[in-house]
Amino acid sequence: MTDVAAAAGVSHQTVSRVLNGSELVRADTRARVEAAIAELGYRRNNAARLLVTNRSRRIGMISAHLVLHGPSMIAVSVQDAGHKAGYDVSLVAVEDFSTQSLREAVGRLLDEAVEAIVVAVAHREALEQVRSLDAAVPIVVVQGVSAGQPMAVGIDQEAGARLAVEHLLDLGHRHVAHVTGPLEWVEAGQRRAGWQRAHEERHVLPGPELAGDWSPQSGYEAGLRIAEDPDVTAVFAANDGMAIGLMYALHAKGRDVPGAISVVGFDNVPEAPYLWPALTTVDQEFSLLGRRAVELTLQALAGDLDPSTQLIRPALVVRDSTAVPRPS
Amino acid sequence: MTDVAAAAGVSHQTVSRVLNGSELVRADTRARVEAAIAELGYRRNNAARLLVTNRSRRIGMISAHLVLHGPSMIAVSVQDAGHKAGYDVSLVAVEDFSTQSLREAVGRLLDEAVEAIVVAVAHREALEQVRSLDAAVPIVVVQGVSAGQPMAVGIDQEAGARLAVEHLLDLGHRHVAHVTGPLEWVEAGQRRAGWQRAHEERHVLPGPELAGDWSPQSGYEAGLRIAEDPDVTAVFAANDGMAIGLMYALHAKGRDVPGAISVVGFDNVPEAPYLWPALTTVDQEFSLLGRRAVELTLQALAGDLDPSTQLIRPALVVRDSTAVPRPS
DNA sequence: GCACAGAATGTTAACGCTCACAATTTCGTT
DNA sequence: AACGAAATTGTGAGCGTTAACATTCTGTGC
Repeated sequence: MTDVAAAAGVSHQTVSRVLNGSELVRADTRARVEAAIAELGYRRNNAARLLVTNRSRRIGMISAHLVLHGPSMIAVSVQDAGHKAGYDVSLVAVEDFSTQSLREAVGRLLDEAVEAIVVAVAHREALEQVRSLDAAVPIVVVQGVSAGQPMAVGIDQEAGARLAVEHLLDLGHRHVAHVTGPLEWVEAGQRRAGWQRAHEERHVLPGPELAGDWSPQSGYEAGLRIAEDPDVTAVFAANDGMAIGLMYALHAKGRDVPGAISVVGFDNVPEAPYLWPALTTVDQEFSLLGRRAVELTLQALAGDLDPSTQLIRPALVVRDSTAVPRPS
Repeated sequence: MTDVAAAAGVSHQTVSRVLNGSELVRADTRARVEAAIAELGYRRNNAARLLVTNRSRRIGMISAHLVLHGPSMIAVSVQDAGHKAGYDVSLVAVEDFSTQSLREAVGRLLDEAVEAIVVAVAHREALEQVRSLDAAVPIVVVQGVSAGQPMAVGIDQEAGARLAVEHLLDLGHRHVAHVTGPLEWVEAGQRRAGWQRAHEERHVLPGPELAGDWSPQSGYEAGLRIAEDPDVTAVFAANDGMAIGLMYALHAKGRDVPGAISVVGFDNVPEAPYLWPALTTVDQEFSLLGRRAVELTLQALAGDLDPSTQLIRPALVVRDSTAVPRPS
């Protein structure tokens, strides 16, 4: 900076003013300084700047399971929205949810001087943990959100599940079986709750519940069992991956989809429309979620700790994997 | 730090020594300092540290198309490997490949004081651009790599494609059609080259070539056209997403897979084994790629600008979407 | 009991920037 | 031409660390 100042024949402070877009610099001085900057290929040293301003313009994000569709979409969209708002986003992926590794993740972010932390980890306890670490920076939650939670934006999982189940019941199915996600995930619990609630409301008993873990493999295993139960005519899988495994098992067992059994997934992965049959599923608007999360973060940074939870309503996309039940 | 020093009754320099694991601190002083640190919940200020050491322990990564399987896997694995090596990884996603936005991405990373940049952008020109920006830090390339390129690790796309095509020819197909990726992607070009080469080697003419853009949609469109050509008995799609769209179109047109037409994809997405039919595809070891990339980066940082390119050989995974051609 | 080496600790000066304030221009008024 | 206010520019300190060097202990051999 001193070099630039010398080259432009001004003081370092004037260079600083130019860099920060201050109004109180005469146009020609500004031009001279800018020329010097370009000439010398000068870049401001952010460490020094951060040291004195104490504002990093960086927000941190804790994610997990980035191989899964949902988490990765969220990560990308938050990152994107953050950049657009002029913030850098540091992502740290955790592999397990021990206090240990969560503490480490938060620590790493704090070391990077993040101004806020976006937590995109859907594990029930993990959320508590991070909250309890209480990191002197605002924390915004974007996964595993339920109504009434402070500083949180989420997609209404329960509503999505109800959409799926109601669609099936409307078609005339007596009840709907459910392949759950791993129930430590808040999302999995919420989708399961929506499935139950939808049945309750119509005063019918839900179909069988099978435990899955999001993987196509687990959907496949659930499918093998469902194929043997002639009573099941409709299944709601908690994500598209499991729905895919499920449909595979049903095919393999000669149970036609949707002829014999209807299937609904959750996520609307890009290949969903091109599965055979094209998968009816629930679509979540992740990009909106990311934007909202960043908005909320910015609000928090501005001191407005808005306690209201925002829930984004997902939408059902009806394709060819669901149909009226075959009269038996 | 001064506070900690005061609390422990030592000088700030001793605190600094403890923090940096210096040997020249007596065990009991160290303990006292550590107690004070814990007590006060002190964290070292990295900006100040960076300011004086000039070592950020951060590497940058430029990615694009994070929604696609390959790029996102690479991003995750580099990030992961970087963390394991004690580096933070800053990811910036670019949306287009204009000099403008590439320059901005590099600029953003440089502003974060990254010590090296990993470029995971498979656009032909983009690579040139970034290289020509010549950023005073080592640059490692992990996508769109071909033999003989300096500072690069990649997966041998051409070899993967040949594996796929040879498998089909071995089964007895006269030739193989190809749905390409967008040819601005180096990968797409390389897979196409492998497809051509495999035919050349057996002295047969390749089947028709159709242009795709990685999306299932484009695979679907290609599939509709292929379904009308009775001469095509085998197709190599440049990624699994297009293979999925392709198979959908073939189904829709009543062309059985693999009975009438065999299909091979590329990527081995998690749902590949559960498609109907389970998809024969090419598996790339992304986690290894990430590790190698970080190793290479570390080497470069150590001043060893190894000019040799490392190419990782992918593997063919044979499932149920390929079979011997039906005698006509 | 003393000199001395080596271990342990302390002191001071950067690093490159912004902030608060001081000094100098500039320009409109009279 | 001189005054003063506003606009522009400059000065010095300090952000929290580490590096380099200075100082003070500690224990050993005689």
